[in-house]
Amino acid sequence: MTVPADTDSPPGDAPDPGPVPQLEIPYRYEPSASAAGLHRDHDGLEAGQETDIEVTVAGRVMFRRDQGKVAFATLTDPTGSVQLFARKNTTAGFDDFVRTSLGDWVGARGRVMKTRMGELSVEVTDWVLLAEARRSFGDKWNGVSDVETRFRQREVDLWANEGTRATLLLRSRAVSFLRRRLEDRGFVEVETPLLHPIPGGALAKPFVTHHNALDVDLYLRIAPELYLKRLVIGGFEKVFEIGRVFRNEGISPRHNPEFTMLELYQAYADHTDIMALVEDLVSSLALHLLGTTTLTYQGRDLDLSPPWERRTMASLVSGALGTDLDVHTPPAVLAGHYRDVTGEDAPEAWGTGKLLQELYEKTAESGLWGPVFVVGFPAEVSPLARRDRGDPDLAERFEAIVAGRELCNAFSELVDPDDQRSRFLAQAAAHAAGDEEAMVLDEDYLRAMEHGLPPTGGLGIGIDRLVMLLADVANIREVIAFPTLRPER
RNA sequence: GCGCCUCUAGCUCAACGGCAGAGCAACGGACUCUUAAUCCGCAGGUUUCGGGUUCGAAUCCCGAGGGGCGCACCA
Repeated sequence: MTVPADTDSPPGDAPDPGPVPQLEIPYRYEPSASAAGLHRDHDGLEAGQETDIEVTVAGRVMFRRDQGKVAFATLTDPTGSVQLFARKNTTAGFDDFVRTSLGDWVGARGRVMKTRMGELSVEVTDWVLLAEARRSFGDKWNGVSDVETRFRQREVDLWANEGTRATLLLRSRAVSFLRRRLEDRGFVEVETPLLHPIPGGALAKPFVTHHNALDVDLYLRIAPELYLKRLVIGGFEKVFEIGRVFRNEGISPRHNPEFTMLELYQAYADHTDIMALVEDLVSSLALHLLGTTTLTYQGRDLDLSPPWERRTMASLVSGALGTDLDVHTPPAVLAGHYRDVTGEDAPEAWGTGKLLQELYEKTAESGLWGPVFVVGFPAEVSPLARRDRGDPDLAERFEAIVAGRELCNAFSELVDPDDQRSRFLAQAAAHAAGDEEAMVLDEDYLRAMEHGLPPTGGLGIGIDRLVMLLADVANIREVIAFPTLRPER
């Protein structure tokens, strides 16, 4: 409903006090029925049939069709839409009813009926304005499609585009399901610090902030990993955390600076146990939310039913390059392939492990669709993972590639504090040499490890990407309510 | 960070070197069963911003800003 323009603005430089508060807006309203509930209970009515059932409904006016002394409005709530039917001689406030704006929130009371045309309706006896939409939110037919508006003013997008509501609801249900599934399996949800004195647990550039009272720089966490493993050391055998992590890196359709990670750790388990867990979590999630484990992502089929294929990194690289390579191949040979593939010389500091991984990422990874577990990661690029029981140059680590991109990262956790120290030192050397993403030595964590970390399997899953998969959307912003954007100026 | 594309009314879009338009929304009116209701009327713009070329610029050029996509980085 539009308020008449204030034509009596104060003279001179006195600031405009603005409109008088809308005292007539009620402080509460109690809907007795939802749109979906009304359809569920009354869709069986005959066209033209009236009932004595009085209900109250509330929501937003999305369409209005006036016809002189009778008017129809489409009222939308989170469950769907139901029609309001008002007539001049039976609806209190009819004249104001036909002046409501599209987007106004209203509460209406009336009896359930079906119009002659067979549309389930609430025949309004009285109604109340619950909020005024001073700004229109788009074309009633085309909605709002401007990408910038959609992500900057998500409240508009949510009302204008049903798909947005569906996607964010799907996300909520996915997180809820994963929580339940993990709790059913005996996992305990915990919370660990977001502010880290030393950024750790992943290879990424952190955001830096400052604590005034302590006068220390702190980092927004890039991963909860190390704290979660300290909880395992402290006796929590199965822990998980679902929370935000922050990485000070580029923004892209697949990257938001803050994103949600599920990490879990299970004592006495190794990476093969975690693989089975991933298969179960992801396939059961799809089954729960979509009713099937075979889905389509961006026009391409994807079958999430277990078991998923296993491939070693060495075999993938060998296949892509047409020659047998692995982590024991002389570095000069790997560097030669790197030059052939990229046209550039590999940095001197790279060992065979780093070279092999780079070759994998440059040649084989983009061709994978999955789901597939890539195993056989070099130990050199896996500073927190335990060495392979059969080959100390490899780590018992895997990534799941699903729909062509990395969905999770997991390993048998490194449990030897001496080995961990030497891995940290290697990372610290790389950091000192200019690799901003290399880890720094974390004495707190090493001290914790010296108290004894049992054999443990660990997992990190990017929730945003998982939801992208299920919602079949190509941009990570679709699954984040308020994605990071450059501020408007 | 680099490259390409893009920005016109509240929304969705035309006009692509020659008077800046339509539909929807808004505003006024008609209509007692509509479904994007219909009909009549009215209003709405520094064409993102700043320069330049031109008799003339929304249109061509340069720069800035926002956004998109790709690359780089990463999950």
